[in-house]
Amino acid sequence: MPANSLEQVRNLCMRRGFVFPGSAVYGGVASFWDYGPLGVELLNNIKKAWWQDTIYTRNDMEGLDAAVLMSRKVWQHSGHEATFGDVLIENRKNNRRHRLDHLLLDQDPKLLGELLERSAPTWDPSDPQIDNLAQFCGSWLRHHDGQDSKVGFSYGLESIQRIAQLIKKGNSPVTAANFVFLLTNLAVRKQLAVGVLNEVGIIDPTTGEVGDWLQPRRFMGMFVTHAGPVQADPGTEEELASRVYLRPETAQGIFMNFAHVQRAMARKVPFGVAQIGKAFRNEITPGNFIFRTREFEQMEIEFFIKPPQFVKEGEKNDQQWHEEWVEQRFKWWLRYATSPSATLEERDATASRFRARAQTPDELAHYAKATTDIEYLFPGSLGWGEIEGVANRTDFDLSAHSKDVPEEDLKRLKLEPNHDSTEKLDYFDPDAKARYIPWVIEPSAGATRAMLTFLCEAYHDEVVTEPTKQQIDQIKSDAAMIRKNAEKKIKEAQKEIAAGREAKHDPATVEAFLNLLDETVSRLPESLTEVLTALDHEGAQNLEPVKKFRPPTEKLVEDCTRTVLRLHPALAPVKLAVFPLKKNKPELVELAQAIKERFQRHFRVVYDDSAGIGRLYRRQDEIGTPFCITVDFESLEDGTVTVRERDSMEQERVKIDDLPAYLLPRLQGE
RNA sequence: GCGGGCGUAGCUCAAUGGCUAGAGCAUCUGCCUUCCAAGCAGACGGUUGUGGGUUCGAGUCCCAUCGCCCGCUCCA
Repeated sequence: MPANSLEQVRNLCMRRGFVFPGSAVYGGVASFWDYGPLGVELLNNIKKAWWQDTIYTRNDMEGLDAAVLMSRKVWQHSGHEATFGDVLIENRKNNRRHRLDHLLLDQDPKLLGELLERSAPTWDPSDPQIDNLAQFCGSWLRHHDGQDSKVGFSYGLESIQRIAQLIKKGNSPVTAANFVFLLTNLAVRKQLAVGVLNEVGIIDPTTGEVGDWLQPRRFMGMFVTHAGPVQADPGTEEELASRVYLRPETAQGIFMNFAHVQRAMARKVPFGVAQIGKAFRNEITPGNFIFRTREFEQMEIEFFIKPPQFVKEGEKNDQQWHEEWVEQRFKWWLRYATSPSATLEERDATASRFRARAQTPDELAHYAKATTDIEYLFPGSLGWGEIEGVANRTDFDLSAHSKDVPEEDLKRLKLEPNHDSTEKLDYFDPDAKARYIPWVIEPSAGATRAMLTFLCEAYHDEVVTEPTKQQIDQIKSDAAMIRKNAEKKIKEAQKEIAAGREAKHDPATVEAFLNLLDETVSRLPESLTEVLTALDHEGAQNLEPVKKFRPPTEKLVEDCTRTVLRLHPALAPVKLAVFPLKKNKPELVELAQAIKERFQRHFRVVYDDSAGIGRLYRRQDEIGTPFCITVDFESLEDGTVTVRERDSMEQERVKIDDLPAYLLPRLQGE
């Protein structure tokens, strides 16, 4: 059985050097994780497997590694700047979030004037944004009234009040959009009090009623930085001129290079470009270990295909390409989630934890016609989580970045003409004898999520030494004692509740715990580890006998079980471990080290002699090392060693000279 | 960001507001012909997440802050 909680995997990762909390020396920083010695091996192996499977073993793919930082225009035209940088406001009545600017534009303009008028007295004059607003108001007034610039530019509530009055009269000197922009900015700087916002009665368009609004906040999905060492004030022209974003997806780097790759490699559509790289998103709610982080790694393919109108009979259209990619990618996940030693039942069980799910129309991103998510059933409360999205992005992106796109296409894609672009990202199809902007299918996987997926699926706590009858009886009698005590507590709690007082225990959860405990205890010995997890049930909290019962059970579980990562050998961070049976015999040590050195150029192999042989095996099991080699006294005589396989724990005597032929196919998962 | 829980050695956990904060495991150093945890001896390891406060005295009580976990949001 794979991991039954993320906590187990998290623990193993931190203990054995897969993942460490970022900036730990300074107390850590949320959502950033460092990949340790084994983590980087695992992650590299995942990326290598993906790269080989998507590029080397196909005839229609090329690789790319584009810069993380790109022109800000990329993100303006891709639509990310608009959709990733919203000021949102939440309605407490129905917990719905709205973009503040959209919400304000929906309101009666008179209400905006009132909002301005009422909130003005609460402003902090030292905030530069207020000064900014005053200046804008001044210049607008000057425009409107033809007043002398001197008056208008000076800071003062008068000009703002006057603007507010004009707006209320329906005689606004500014466009609603300009005004909303300023209000939005004020709101972000907490200069638009929630009280005032609620006083004027902002209407929630979803209900048509006045909402109960929380303080608006900016949710900037993209990380902002600046190309150039000069720092400028946020929002100023100078700042905007040097502003660049850390990419929220690697895909745009591929779109930027579509024509380069096509020309340089003389490719004909259909062909694809693959890229692995870091991406950054200022997630509203990061969490669940490395599942949702603000810095993560993507493995993305943009597969360029003919637009539907050029598809000939017998050729795949966009839907068919989409389906094929979903199928290809789904197979890939199953392949690496399964250990070659898995039984048919185990393979079925693994397959049942993966699914492909078509997104509903309201889930779709702004660029997608259709998206199928590949999801994995993560342990515990995380549940089904997306590990890859296969999207049909049509010609949205290439058109968005192209100049001179025909009007009807812009209309279809809901795009504005691009006057910044210097190129049209189209392609002359010699076969169709036509020039077109290709469509694209995008299988986009999370590399760091893949790591978590494979770890969860590979994690196994196995009972390897059966506990004695005496030990099992002990557990049974302890469990009976727990039940006796807990039932007493339940009765007490029921009395308290009947008397209208607060009870220490919730009878229903305690009862649930007892049932779980009984059920697991009844299936001993194979349910040994489950008995231990049952003790973590919330109904087990504050029960004295549980506290007593826990340590000996923990000890027993530790003694009788091994933790093994049944990783696909291609992914295993360490492929081979070599031990001398006795570390105080120099001949054994020397031979073992020589074997280690023989393989170390080809894959990651470790030498270890710092514990007894049993412990050395368990250490390697825990990190998923597929094979261990032990050098013993016999080895010195006949040149054979013991090869021990991880999953079956079976041992085979192999000649040292035959090791490469023995190991290589097995390490490839054959 | 809001609500709930947690934070003591590398890990798992002890310590009625009261002596120099303990134990097991792990790690390291010796000794040992032990192939699936556990042989023996010794050593290392802590400003109790951080910063304030209450107190004669704080790991323990209060406040703030940071981090993690669980819910609400999402999408690789």
